[in-house]
Amino acid sequence: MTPAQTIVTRFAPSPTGYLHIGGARTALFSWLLAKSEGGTFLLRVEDTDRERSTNEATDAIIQAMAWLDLAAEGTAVFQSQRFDLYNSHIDRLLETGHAYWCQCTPDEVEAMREKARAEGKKPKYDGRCREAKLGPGPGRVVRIKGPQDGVTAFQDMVKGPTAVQNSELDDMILRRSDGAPTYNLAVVVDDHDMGVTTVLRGDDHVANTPKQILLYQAFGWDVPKFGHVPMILGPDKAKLSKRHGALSVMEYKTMGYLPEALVNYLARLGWACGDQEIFSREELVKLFPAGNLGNSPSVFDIKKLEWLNAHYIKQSTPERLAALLPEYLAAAGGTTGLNLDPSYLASIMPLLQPRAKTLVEMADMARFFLVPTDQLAYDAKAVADQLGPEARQLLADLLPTYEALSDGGDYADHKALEAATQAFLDARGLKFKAVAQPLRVALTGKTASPGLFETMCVLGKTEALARIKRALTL
RNA sequence: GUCCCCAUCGUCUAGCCUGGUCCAGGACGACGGCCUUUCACGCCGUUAACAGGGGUUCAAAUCCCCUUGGGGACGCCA
Repeated sequence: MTPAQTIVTRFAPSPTGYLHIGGARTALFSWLLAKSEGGTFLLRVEDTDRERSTNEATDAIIQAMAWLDLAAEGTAVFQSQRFDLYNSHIDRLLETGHAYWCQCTPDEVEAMREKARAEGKKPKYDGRCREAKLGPGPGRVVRIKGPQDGVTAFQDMVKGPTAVQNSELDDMILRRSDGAPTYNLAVVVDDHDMGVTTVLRGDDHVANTPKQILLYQAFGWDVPKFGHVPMILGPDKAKLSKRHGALSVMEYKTMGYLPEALVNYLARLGWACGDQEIFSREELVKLFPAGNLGNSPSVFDIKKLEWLNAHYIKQSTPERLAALLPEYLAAAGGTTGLNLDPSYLASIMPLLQPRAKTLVEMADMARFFLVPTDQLAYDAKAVADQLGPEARQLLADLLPTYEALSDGGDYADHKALEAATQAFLDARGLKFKAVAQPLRVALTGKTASPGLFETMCVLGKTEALARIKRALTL
């Protein structure tokens, strides 16, 4: 049997800003589509608009895709370097009569649109130069000579059968008056040239698809499969915007989200596979074709992302989290004086993993572990509430018990610490509640913390005792 | 203005194609409870939806039409 053509997908951002959440999702879906069928995923940078494109944006997009682990095959294609290719194809269209020169000025075309609008018709170029048989000249553009009747139809992978009356389309410009090719032309030439078999892109491109199909037909090329994924909305159901705080993928990194959490969240936004919520990358690749791509816009819900992030934090190894944390400590309060020894940090992580929803929170919770005792910040209210005369006396009485325990032995086992404490309390007929909060404040400076004895273990004998003693002096 | 698309709990969605098994399932959130040395985790439970109106049919969340609401596109931007 003849092997089916292997799938080739691509992500084609324009470098006019960072990679936003919607773009990331289309990139992910395209990547998944390719990988799930053993195909190839390509990256193309659509920088034909030299005014708005920047190298910084290109780098930022590539960096964000790397963070999400969406690797593209080979090196990226840059449209700005392929103008000769596009122009030779435009010439070919001119020769075959599928395109023509037009001398109408932007103002004239705008007037045509106004007129059409006033008549309640679709605003479009009226085609007055179609048969003028003009040649090149200053200020002239090249337009496609599109069909004026009939329909252009295609099977959209997510929306189903889609068709547009050709009369709705106007003769779009292929080459600008400055000689530069336009978007739709470049896209078609590139997708064909790169061997793209499947185009998955944002909803905002549906209207371009028939125009591009017309170009494929004019060139006599095979038309790829198209799919248009719905947009992502903000909490107010309006288009996601800056007001919602979070559109750049890398901002999510800054906010302390793990890439696999974002990927999992994005995958489930507009796609579902039964009732499953948690997907490893491997499962995503395997299950993507089996799931449903939704066809209605979805609202970005940060709460659910948080939940997934908490899940993946719990799944992570302490070592990985320990390696990630210094960056967040530095961003919030700095790292001077902190003990950032990797294995020490790693020993803290298991206490924080069940508690933190983001790495930012985690850094905040980790701080008291890392600061030297004499710099530990005690919460004033906590001290006032929990370290009264009685409590201090109790801690002072408890001190010898903890001093008697061996560092590295008993202090490596929180159960031993707990047992010793319980024995001390039993001898005095006290409840555990009597010491819990005072001890916690003494050790951590706060009223909320991980388990007391686990905390003491991580701190170690020297540090733990020093903190209790310091608390007695406050 | 013109064309196109969409519509299930607050949110993400399953179900819709191939009507009955759905007084609509899961998840996040919210609320309540349990656990408990604090904070979390975890566990248990509650809340809450087929946009509205007409059809078709013995039977409609599922099929058709209209209305309403939302979105997108109409560039010498991408």
